[in-house]
Amino acid sequence: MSNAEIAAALEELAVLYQLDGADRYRVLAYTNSARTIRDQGVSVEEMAIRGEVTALPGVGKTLEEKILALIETGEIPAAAKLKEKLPPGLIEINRIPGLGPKTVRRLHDELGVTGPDDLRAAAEAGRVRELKGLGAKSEQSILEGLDRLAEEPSGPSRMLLDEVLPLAEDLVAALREHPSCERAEIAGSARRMSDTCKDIDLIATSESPQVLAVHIAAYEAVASAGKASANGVRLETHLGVGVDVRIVAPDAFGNLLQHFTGSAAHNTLLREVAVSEGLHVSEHGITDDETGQSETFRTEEQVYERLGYRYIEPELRENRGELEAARAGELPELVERSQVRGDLHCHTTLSDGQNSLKEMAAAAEQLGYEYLAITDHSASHGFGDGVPADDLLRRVEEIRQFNEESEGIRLVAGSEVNIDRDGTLDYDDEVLAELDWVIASIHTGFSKSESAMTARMIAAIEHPAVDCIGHATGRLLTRRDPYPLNIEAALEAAARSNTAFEINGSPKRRDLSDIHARMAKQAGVKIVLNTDAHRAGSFDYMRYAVATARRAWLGPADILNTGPWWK
DNA sequence: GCCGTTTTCGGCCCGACTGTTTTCAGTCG
Repeated sequence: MSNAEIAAALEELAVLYQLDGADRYRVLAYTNSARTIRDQGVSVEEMAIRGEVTALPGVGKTLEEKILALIETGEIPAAAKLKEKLPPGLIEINRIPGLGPKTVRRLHDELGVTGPDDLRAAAEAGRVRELKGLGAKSEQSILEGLDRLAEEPSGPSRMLLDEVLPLAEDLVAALREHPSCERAEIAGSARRMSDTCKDIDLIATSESPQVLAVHIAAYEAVASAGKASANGVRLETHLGVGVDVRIVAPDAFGNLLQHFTGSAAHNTLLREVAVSEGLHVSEHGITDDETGQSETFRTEEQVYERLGYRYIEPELRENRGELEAARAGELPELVERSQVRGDLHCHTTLSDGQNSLKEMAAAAEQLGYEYLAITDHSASHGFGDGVPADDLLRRVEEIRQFNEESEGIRLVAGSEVNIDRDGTLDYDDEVLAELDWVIASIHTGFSKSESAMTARMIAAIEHPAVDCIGHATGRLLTRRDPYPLNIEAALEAAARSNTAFEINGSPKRRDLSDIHARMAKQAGVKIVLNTDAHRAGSFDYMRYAVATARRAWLGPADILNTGPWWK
């Protein structure tokens, strides 16, 4: 059972408890533990079987028992019991914005609602407004929520970072161009460079906040806007992305930026620790219990300093030990994009790329790179894009020729070689011996068992010709789950045989993930930051590879292509 | 339900907005 499945079961139980009217801290305990479990790079199932799951923060005896029952029987007895009492349709209508557990429970108890269909009937018959505290507006918004639920049964999907970042940057520029805007920045998950975003958070400072809110609400990308107030405004863009704009006075910019950059888990722990030290933190300032005085700060550095921390880079703010490290002065030096000296994974028209060898080389040189590996797909790639061994060897010659004639960038002759179902590679060893750089990747047979996939991966890792493993888990963000793989065993093999792993910077992949890349560092495996560019413009994906590396606490010393070409 | 240099009980982060009421509960981020 995967960590995601265990986490989903605990989240479901949290919702059921909430609908049942349980103490909110009990509910919080389940949602927090679900997040912790989802964040683990290693199998929580195996931890639980070994009796080690209570070592995770927020997981105690009771949760251990429930997790073990889930693993053994496929369900948690407490959840099964609650489901008998509470119709499953209630969980569904709880997802309607504005309908929380308390209201859902009353709709059930007082109107006999069991799911979306009865709720629609009740709302259309005007019976919802008969409930105390609900009126015509609530009834209308419930009907609208039901329509959206019917359109998107699984809820609004998260968007890839590269889908929201350009929009966020446009909106920040639009804020900055207004004369009343003093400062504006991207906050939220986009600033933390998360894999995906639910919406965009922007913050700004202004002496006339309401004027600025009205200005941004009229921007061309905005489809509709809520009420523009002195605190900001909520926008919906034509791309369907929600945007929260928050505005404060200039002297509290640091507090606001810190607050809205998050993550929720980072801020919660930050505030809890502060309370234990007599300080209360909010977006408006830091209040001292003793004096009752509130302080505001213009920069985030000052906010963290006041609370006793070194400055924490946004990419680290996920409650993964960064606060403790910042107290102890043990935060890592993080890699920066300017330190990357070459890209070691790209495709040309020889396989499925859109630009020629020379075009790719020119684009990489333009970026200031010292070297670029050309790694077209191998013989059995399929889609008519495979490269037979003879074509590859001619390409190697072409690259040698290029390097002799070129004063600038050095091209590295490589290939992205398929790992077949049995763990063998699809070029002969003599062909591979002609190459300077071999990436091995899995592109087929994703549905095998974990042990089979792991054995296959380790066979490739141990192949003497292989330098690096490409997009190791095969995940496609928001579209395809990673195939089953024992990443710990793979990393251990890689450390032994001195094989690198890439962080694939394609915003669809970000693979290794931040969590796995951090495990790789701890296992002593070297990382390569790559783009897997299929056209020259995609070399910019390096920003996402760098972002994942930073989220994994990696510094330049952990990454091979921050140095000169070494082979 | 978890947790502990206030440790086995009694706490557990903070504020804005909405819709409904005239002071607030529920929801959300």
